[in-house]
Amino acid sequence: MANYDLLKQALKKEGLRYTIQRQSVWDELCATDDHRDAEEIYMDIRQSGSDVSRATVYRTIDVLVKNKLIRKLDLGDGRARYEHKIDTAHHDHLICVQCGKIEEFMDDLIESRQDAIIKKHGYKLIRHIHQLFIICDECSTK
Amino acid sequence: MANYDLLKQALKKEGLRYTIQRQSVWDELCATDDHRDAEEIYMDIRQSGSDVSRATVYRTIDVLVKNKLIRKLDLGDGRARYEHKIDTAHHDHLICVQCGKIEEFMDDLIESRQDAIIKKHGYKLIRHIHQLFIICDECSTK
DNA sequence: CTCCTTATTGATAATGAGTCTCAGAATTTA
DNA sequence: TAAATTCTGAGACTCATTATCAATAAGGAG
Repeated sequence: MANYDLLKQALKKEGLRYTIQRQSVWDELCATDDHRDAEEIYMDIRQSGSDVSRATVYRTIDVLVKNKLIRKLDLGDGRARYEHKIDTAHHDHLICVQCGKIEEFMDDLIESRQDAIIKKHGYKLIRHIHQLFIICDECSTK
Repeated sequence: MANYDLLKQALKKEGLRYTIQRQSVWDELCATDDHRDAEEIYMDIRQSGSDVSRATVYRTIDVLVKNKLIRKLDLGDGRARYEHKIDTAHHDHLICVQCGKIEEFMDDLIESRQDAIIKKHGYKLIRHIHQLFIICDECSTK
C-alpha cells in the first residue's frame, strides 16, 4: 500500500535519512483514507506494533506535509488532521458538526470563480480552504 | 458607534448582567473594522483607558460570538480573529500569507453552488469557511 | 437605602496541541 | 574502526485559551 519511493524521494530532497521510524509513520498514514489528528496517528502506530515517539511522529508529518505527500486540514477545533490522498484530485471538505464525519466535494465552477476573484484583484493564489460545516442525513434523522 | 441595545439584548437572552467590563469589550470591538485577535483587543481596551482582565475579554467575546454580534475567524495560525461587521452582508476572506492583510470577497455564484452541493447530499448547511490565501500585489512587487 | 442572593471579575493555575532541547543511539563517511 | 553527522525519545517548554475560586458588584426584596 505505502509507496516507499515517494517517501525516499521526499527525504532525499530534504537531505534527511531514511529511517524505520519515518517509514512507520508513512505506513500508518497510507493505511487508511481517514482524516486523523497527530495523536490518533501516534496511537495507531503503537497499536500496529511499531514504537515511534510523539516527537518523531510530528516531525515526520511536517516533512510529509511540506513535500505534499499528505495534506493538513484545519477544521478549526484546535488540532490538525492529516489525509493521505495525494494521488487523487483536489477536493474540499464537508464536515458534520454533530458526528464529525468528513466527506469530500469538488466543484469546477467554484474553482474557476475563485481564480476569477484572485485575478480581478491582481493577486496570486497560494492555497485555499473551503469547508462546509453541515448536519449529515444520519444525524438529522436522529 | 457601538449599539448598546444589541449588547443588552444578547446579555438578556443569555441571562447575563450588563456590566461596565462587557460594555468596554463591545465598545472596543465596534471601534474598528479590523480582524484582531483576543490579545490585540485586550491591549487596545487597556490603551483606551479601560481596565478589563484577559479572562473577561475572552468570556465576553464568547457571548458575542454565540449571539452573532461578532464573527470569529480561524486563519489557521493558532489564534482566532474577531470582526465586528454584523450589519454588513455575508463575505469570505482573502488573506495575504506574506503581510497578513485581510480583505473580503463575496460571490453569489459560489454561494449558490455551495447550496447545490449541500442539497445534492441531502445535508443541512450550518456554516462555511472559504478562505483564499494569496500574495497581494504590494507583497509580490517587493 | 440596606440586606441578601446570585452573577461577575481578576489573578492565576491548568490545559492541550504542538515545538524545542539535548544526551544517547544510529548511520554515514573518511 | 574512528570521526562526524543525523535521529530519536523523553520531557521541558510555549502559547492561546479555559477553568478555578475568593473577593467584588449587581439586582431585587423589604
